[in-house]
Amino acid sequence: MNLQLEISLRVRRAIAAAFPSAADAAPLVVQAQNAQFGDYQSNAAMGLGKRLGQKPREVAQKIIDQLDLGDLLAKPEIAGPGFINLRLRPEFLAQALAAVATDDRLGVPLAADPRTVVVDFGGPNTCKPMHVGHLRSPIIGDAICRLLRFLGHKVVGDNHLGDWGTQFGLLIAGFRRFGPEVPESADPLERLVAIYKLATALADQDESFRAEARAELAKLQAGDPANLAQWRQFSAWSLSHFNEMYARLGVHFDETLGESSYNSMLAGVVEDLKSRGLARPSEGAICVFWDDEKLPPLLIQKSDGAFLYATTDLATLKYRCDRWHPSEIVIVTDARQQLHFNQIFDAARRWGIAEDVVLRHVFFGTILGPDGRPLKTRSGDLVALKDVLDEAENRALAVVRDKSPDLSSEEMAAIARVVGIGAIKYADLSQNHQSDFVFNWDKMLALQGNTAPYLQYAYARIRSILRKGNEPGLAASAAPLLLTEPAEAALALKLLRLPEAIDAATDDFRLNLLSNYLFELSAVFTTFYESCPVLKSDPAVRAVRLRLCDLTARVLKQGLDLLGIDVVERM
RNA sequence: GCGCCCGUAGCUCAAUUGGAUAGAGUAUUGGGCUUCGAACCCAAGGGUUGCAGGUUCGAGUCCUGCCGGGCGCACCA
Repeated sequence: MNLQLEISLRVRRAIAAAFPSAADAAPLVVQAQNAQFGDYQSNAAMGLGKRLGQKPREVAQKIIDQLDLGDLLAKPEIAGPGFINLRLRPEFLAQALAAVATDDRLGVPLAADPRTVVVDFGGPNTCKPMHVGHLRSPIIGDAICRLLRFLGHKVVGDNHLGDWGTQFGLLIAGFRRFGPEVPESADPLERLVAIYKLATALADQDESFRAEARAELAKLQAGDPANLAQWRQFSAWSLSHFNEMYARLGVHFDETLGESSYNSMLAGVVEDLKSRGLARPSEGAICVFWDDEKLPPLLIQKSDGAFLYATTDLATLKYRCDRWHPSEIVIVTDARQQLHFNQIFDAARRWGIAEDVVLRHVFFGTILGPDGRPLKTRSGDLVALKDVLDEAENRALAVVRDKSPDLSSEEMAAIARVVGIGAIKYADLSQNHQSDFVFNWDKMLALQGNTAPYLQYAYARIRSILRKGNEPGLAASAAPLLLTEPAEAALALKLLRLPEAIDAATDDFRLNLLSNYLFELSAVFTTFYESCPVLKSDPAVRAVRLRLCDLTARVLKQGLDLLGIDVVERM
């Protein structure tokens, strides 16, 4: 149960009963910022007082008079200008906790209205190794998919590969010219990149080679079998690299429909938009116009007849609507594409292909180095993704060696993978995705403070306790859990707020709200851990505390899993 | 020139979308392991929320104008 929602409903009913003319007023129930004000508070009375011309504190009293406290709430208090302070009854806490402890979903309800959501994330360009700029989309997109799935929605995660474009003429011509002289290696993609560099260098100074590349591009676009086969080979090499990276990141896609998948639709898209009067010729090209100049023109066909990525994106939206009939399409890309997707979404709505479909652009900021500039190597290239992941794991491994020298080297390596990758993901997901992400190796992998390792460490410590205190039927009993210590009550309340954290994180895909919750849960737990001995306490108390430990571990594990972060039993 | 985003503690970020005394981490300082894992905990200091107005019971949040930064804006994706 989402407590905030439940209390909101009750306050809403109380307002309707007390003030029928203002039954639509928002209950404005939020978690109390300060424990001295209780567990929740309603801020409705102030605005209502103004609206009704009554004193806010009297309005608050009338709401309270109508409020169904049930077994949920203790007697409310009015404070300040008209805040209604609400406190959960200890008996309710004990009973609710016992109920959650026997629930596989840890109290998180399934969505009442399961929807189909297409999530577009990933999207690296083929024929190039992934780099640090490809990190955020899969991390954020995969977490969004996991959240939606957990809530019972049908999710289609799609990797919209950049697998089509003018560079393929140069790649095919270059591969024929330089292939024989560049030795085969274990990594065919690496070899392809080397060849591409030679080809671009030659094209810079050789007009006939440029013409050759243009001819190969034209043949490819016309469906020449040999060039198509070559192109497929390039894609296969690229995908094998991508899949390796996604596997290390623990990221999953349901579909991999690259830009090339939509080629056959493009001419039809332009024709359709023209016939509906949305697009028209301009300076030899075809553009979608906004006659009210709300948005700048959107070019969908070049004067040479070629289509652009706006055309592909419109075709992609149409395909997704036709195939999956989603209620929502979410596209996860960097923030620079905001204008582009404003145009695409608005054009799609006017086009009429996405009626009743919520179109959302979830955008993220640039990854910057500690100097505030994009992360680059000494030679000026963006840092390879593989190197980022290696570095994270190596640094984590050094810490594991230092802290837990008794573990086997296999265990150390496995832990380093989980901790290193988790550190990167958590660093990203624990802040607002819209802002730039300052990528500081030392801070992220310092493995202390508000980081994945802190949460993973809390989990490992709990598991250690549970191993030692292993008792049969730990989670089986639904008996209320009597909480006497403040630290126990604080932990219990935090545990009951998982549904609120998940709902908040899902509403606007603000994953940092779930991260923050998990960090706060860990902090509340470690405070409990310091002040409340578990294994050494009296049997009755011990049983309650073991259940608190067990539940905390399960919530941490589940919450981190929703963020795509693993846990380990020892670290 | 037009548009979007941003400016919060030394640094990196929050602030439940208009609520009470702006909070965390980090760094600094002091304290805590013969007791369930110290990758931890407890405490302290650190703020004119870029500046100036405005809206109202109440503004980091909303409106206006400046200052500073980032990113976009027709034949790349």
